[in-house]
Amino acid sequence: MSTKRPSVLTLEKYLPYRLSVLSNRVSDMIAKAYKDKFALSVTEWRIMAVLGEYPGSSADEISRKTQTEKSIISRAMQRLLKRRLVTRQIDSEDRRRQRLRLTKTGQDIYRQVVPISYDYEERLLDCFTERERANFDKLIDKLYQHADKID
Amino acid sequence: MSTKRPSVLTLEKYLPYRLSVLSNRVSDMIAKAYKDKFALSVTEWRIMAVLGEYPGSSADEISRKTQTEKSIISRAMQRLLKRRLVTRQIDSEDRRRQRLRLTKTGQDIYRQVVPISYDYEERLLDCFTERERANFDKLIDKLYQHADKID
DNA sequence: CTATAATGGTTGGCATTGCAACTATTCTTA
DNA sequence: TAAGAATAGTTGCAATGCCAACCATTATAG
Repeated sequence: MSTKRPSVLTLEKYLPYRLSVLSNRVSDMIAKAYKDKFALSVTEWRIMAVLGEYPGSSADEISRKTQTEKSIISRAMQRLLKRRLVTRQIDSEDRRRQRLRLTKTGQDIYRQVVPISYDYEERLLDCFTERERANFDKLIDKLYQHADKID
Repeated sequence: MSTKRPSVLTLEKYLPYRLSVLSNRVSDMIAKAYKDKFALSVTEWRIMAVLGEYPGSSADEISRKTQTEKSIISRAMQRLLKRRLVTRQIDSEDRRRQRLRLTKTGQDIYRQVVPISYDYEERLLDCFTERERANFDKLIDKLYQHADKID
């Protein structure tokens, strides 16, 4: 096993860098679509996505599910509450916790955004064959798991 | 070709989301290493990486190579100049442009950071076989190219 | 040539982020 | 059951990012 270690680092060939640029590109593209049509930030949309799947989640659960700082969730949530896309109700079992739900309007928007999101994913992945797609998925997952364990 | 379109979106299965979380995880991990040892931000390090490979680049070239807003480059550059990791000299051919170079100290740090960066890349990728690694590389590139063309 | 456009780079303002401190409530345990 | 730890959520502050406006210089076109 030859351990070649160049003394120069070329960003374009450096995986973490490429991952970052790719991810930003993709996020920006999709974020723009949400923003233009529904005035939703990525965080706001992610919150709605969690609530669409798990109504009654707490902010903390959303924070963990979206891997997002709880302060960021808190502020994004305030915007969603102000726009009445989400309601909150204090959990009677544990009065620290709030149970959050999409309102009727929130659900309407949710139902509109979901197919748009899938469209983007589809358009993004249509450069892959089915095989490549499955492969990519698997590799991303593997890396995803692994990256957690490094520290 | 069955076009199944679920009416619910699960973030953990949504590729743009997973890409984003993975990328953040990786970036944060590496950023922390630069920051702790050399007090360099990601942007600052990227600038140095470009200058290590292409001494005499202009801020604009760096901006394009790193895919980073020029205002961000400008401010990060100011920090590097203040710390004397980089020098600038006005291009005599075109007096709008500045030719930027790593100083001796800048080169020292550069030479220390490069192997650390490769270590992280290595550690990240050691969950892959050689085959998977090459494959992942290819797929990322393909997607990278493709994502550009969508808009 | 001169007026206008384009380019390289900086700056100001505003929103977003990340961290830590803080409040309120619940859990633990002695 | 009282004291301290843990947890849910909010807020303040400093740092960062993003956009647009701006200055200086160079290129272009009439």
